[in-house]
Amino acid sequence: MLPTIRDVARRAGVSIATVSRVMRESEGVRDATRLRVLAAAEELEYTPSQLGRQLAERRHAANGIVFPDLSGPYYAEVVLGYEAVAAELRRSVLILSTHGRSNAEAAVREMAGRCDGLVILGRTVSDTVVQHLAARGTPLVLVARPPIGSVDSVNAENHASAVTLAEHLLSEGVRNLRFVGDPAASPDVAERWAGIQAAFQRSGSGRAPELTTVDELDEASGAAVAAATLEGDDLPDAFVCANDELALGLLGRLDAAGIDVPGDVMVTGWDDVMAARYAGLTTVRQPMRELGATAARLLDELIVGDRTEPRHELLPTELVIRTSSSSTSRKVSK
Amino acid sequence: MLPTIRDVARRAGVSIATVSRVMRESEGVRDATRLRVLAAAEELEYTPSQLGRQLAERRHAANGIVFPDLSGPYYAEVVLGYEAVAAELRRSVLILSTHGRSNAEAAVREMAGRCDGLVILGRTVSDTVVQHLAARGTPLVLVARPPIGSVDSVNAENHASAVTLAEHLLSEGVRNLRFVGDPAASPDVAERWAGIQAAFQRSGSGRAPELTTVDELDEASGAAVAAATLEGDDLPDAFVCANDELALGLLGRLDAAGIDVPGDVMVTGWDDVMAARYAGLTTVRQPMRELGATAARLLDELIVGDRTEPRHELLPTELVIRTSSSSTSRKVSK
DNA sequence: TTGAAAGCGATACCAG
DNA sequence: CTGGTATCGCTTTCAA
Repeated sequence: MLPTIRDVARRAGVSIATVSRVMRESEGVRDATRLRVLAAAEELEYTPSQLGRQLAERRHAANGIVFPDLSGPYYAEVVLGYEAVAAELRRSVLILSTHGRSNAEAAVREMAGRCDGLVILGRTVSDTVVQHLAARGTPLVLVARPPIGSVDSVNAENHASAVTLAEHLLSEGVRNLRFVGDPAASPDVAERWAGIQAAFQRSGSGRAPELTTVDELDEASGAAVAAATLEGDDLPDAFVCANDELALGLLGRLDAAGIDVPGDVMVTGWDDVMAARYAGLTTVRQPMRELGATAARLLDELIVGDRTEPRHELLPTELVIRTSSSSTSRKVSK
Repeated sequence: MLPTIRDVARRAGVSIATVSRVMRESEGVRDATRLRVLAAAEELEYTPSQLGRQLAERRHAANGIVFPDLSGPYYAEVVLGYEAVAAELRRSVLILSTHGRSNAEAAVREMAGRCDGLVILGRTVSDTVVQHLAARGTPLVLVARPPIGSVDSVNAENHASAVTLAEHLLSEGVRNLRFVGDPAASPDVAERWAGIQAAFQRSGSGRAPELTTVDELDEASGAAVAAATLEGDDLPDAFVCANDELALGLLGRLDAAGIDVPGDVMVTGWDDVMAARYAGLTTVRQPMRELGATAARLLDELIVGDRTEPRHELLPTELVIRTSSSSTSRKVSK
């Protein structure tokens, strides 16, 4: 059994109140007493129980973060940015991946009971759950998901960069574009798709972009799309993928089939993950770490109570042009 | 204020003991009573406080995982594999990154006070801390770190795959090899370096491998090594890097300088991260997810108390030969 | 089947 | 300065 505050008190010949004062480094304890207590604590290797402390203080000193999956580089980076700031603010971090979990809602509720507040990434739980939590007074920050009610949110710019990307492709001679991804599955993807369409429409040139829906935004899906397209033999001028992993999968499959990129078809992604650089993939860079870090700061403000009116942050993105869509590489900030 | 067990009890006209029984779905409550309690809980939107529950049960139902950094793909994958299994076992997951934190030890101790057990990745904390925690009875599993005392451990095979890699390079005509990485900073790296040296020595051919030490195993360091080497104009036959990120950074810099890989020099990495495929990098694949998943299972056995004698798992790796070291790609299992 | 009451391990107020 | 004690929200005997 681990020693408790009572063991230390007995050993030091003081009351538990005094031990508590010493352990919390609060004022008003005579030096001699403090030393006796510290010595006793040392001898017993005493560490205050976080549980007892948390219950008495009615706070967890921990925040949660909910994400769909950590497998792609995207969420891992966001979580990392989050953790870094949370640690700075002296809060523990609980993580929860909802990927493929049927009982995600229950798990999130459970988690809410262990934290002072949580960050929710993307479409991991329903709006209903978010509203429930908010109504219960749980401090909440949404990331990569449009605001719900007056819940804080942090998002990366999507529409404008999609327009910029589309304009770049138009200027490269693309007239016939195919978007790959599922706008219904993610708000981010929906905005990107909308931006692409808007740009094409506005330009007046080119056909209306087509949409190819996929279930997962991973390499396998990208490869499958490439395979299906090759089968049908109806290559568009460009594939605009909802994220880099899709694009990389597509690229790999096209390459295997001997298709020339960007000669026969251009390919673009989204996120600018590490592999994109090595694949020469044109993409839109998102400040992934910053998304997490910003969310952590907003959440802390809510928990500490510094702020009551909601905030909605929109972080800038950057078009990174590489060889998959052009012969000359460059960057376009947005 | 959130409703407590007492509020529900009052509303349902029963004692808190009965409410507790109902909430824990324990036997021995008449159906009529159960329904009254559930109705009351529903109306008040009552959720049992995890804190109260945990204190009374003296368990956290949460595990921790400590890693240096989540930025590279390696640790992110391990954490993901860990989280997946932990969730299955109905345990929350606390994460802690020690990267660049001066007070890592304190943070780890703090974390230990919030969990029923801990997984420690790599060289994040000193042996002393590990032994302290173990002595205090904290269930512990070490990953990517050699066993300490009778603490459980999970590692990927390193030595044999390093030998296989070296033999592959020897067969490709490499006689003059340079290893890039810091054996002192990581047990894994030390084993790889040792395996490379052993293979060269045993073969009798080639010069003794050289060692180039770097501070961080990231792309920037790899690029720096390439730059320095180009400056000195003493290209070896092959660079064997301690991980893929180093190798990728090196590759990029060599490419920019117009050096032909594998013609002028071969390059290999370790881990098989996603970008390695797109860069055509020869590497050793590690079962990253499996490392985390295995650790989660071992830790659970310790916590539940199913097992007392320590276990040490060694997971297999696989050499993946790509264009950076050969004209023909293939895999060699190990 | 139900309730009263004793913890679990801390914090914090109120006296002295 | 220090100690006694109520309290935090729950679980778990022990009786009734």
